Amino acid sequence: MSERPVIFWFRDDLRLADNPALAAAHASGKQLVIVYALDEQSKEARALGGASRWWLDKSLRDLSERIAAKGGRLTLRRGAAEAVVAALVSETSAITVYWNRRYGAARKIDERIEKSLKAAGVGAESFNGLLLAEPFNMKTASGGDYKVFTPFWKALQASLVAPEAAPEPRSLKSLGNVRSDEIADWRLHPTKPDWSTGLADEWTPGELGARKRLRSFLKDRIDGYANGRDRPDHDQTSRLSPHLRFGEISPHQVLRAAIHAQEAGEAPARDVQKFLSEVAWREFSYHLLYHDPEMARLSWRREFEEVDWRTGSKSELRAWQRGRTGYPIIDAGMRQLWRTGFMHNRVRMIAASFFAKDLLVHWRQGEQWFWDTLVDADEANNANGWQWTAGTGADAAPYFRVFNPVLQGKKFDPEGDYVRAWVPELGKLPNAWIHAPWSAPAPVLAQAGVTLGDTYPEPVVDHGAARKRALAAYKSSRPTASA
DNA sequence: TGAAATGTTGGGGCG
DNA sequence: ACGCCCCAACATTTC
Repeated sequence: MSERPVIFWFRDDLRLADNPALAAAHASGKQLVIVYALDEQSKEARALGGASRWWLDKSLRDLSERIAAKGGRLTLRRGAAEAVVAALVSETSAITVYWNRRYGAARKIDERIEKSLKAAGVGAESFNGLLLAEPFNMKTASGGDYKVFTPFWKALQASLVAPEAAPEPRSLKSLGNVRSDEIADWRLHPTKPDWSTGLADEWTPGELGARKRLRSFLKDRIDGYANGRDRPDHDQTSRLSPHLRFGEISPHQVLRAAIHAQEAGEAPARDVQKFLSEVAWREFSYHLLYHDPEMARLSWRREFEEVDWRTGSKSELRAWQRGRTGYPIIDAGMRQLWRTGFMHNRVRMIAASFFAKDLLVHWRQGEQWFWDTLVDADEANNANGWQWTAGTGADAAPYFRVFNPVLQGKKFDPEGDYVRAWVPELGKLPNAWIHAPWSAPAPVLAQAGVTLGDTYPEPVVDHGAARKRALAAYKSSRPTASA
């Protein structure tokens, strides 16, 4: 009779390297039950969007192969996490369950599981595998929670220790005869239609794809990042976000590699520091989410729930979703999203501002669309990004800051390359009008083969008028404004 | 990690 | 030469 095994439970940490909970489970010397649970039942678990399901499918298949190559086996189970873990403990007589901690609404699930495990005399060991600094360890001098990014970032930098990477197990010995679902049965990959070809062209989900992306970023694209990151017509962002989202790479791995590149003189300090501050925005988002688990649904500053948000007409919402607003920079971004599961960060801000301000529809509906379509949809980052732009979040843009899609386009896509890449019907329009086709003289439009309202839409709203409408609506929601 | 409205300044045209 | 006006350029304020 073999001794009792331990369970390692994969969640948003789909990697073998620098995985503290996995390393600890492995170090126990016991046989492993390595499980991923697809939880579509727990009330705290938000259903994955389509793009995320596609990514998860690829990442799990890759992970499963990597585990098999080390002699182990990945067990797949579907159901409420609490029930899955309880069943596995019962089936295998496991003595301990290991996992890396979560910080959003799902941590309630983990608390329940930990409690019931301990009540049953089973060990529950949790670790930090997702963040540079866990929210409960970050307090201001006066003992409060950070609400402003810059002091948060300073405190984070002061406290940063890049611990040695948790060792990747050389081999994995799994307990035999543990039933597993077939991943194909989970139907994570889209069918009828399969819209994922644009995603497959763009991405390599999995731990090795993540490391490759990090390496190539630090080698080829970080030089000039501090300014270049704002240019959607350049490809200078790291594109690590989906890999971080699924934990295929850890923020510590990113931190160590970036610092190493800086110290080796391979990357300018200014660019490295700017990049790390973006990683820190992810940390800040988790910090905020931890202290407000409803952040994905309710304005962090609750008074903005009182804004007289419009419902938005079906055609208006559809125009935004599918990139037919008549504002080229927004349409380019929304089409990039639809096709590749990604949108350049600068354009996310412009498109989100247009949704929450110009269309004046509650930001949560825009957040939901991004949730469904982004491969990097992350409960903390997505909510915080939307709330930042909508002006409802912590340390957010002030409500009266309204992006002008024409000016933003001219400033950050001056040659119109980004627009032409995603809105080919405007391809022949000269630079002077590429961001505002409606202002082009009729002969110019004719020459470019553009017929407004036919080959390319008229603007769904007039930005000047929409801006005024938004300012009035936001202003009237502020408690101080009515006095 | 804005933009628009409003205010100020100063050069140049012109009577 | 002088004052007046115009208006671009820049600065400040407001949303």
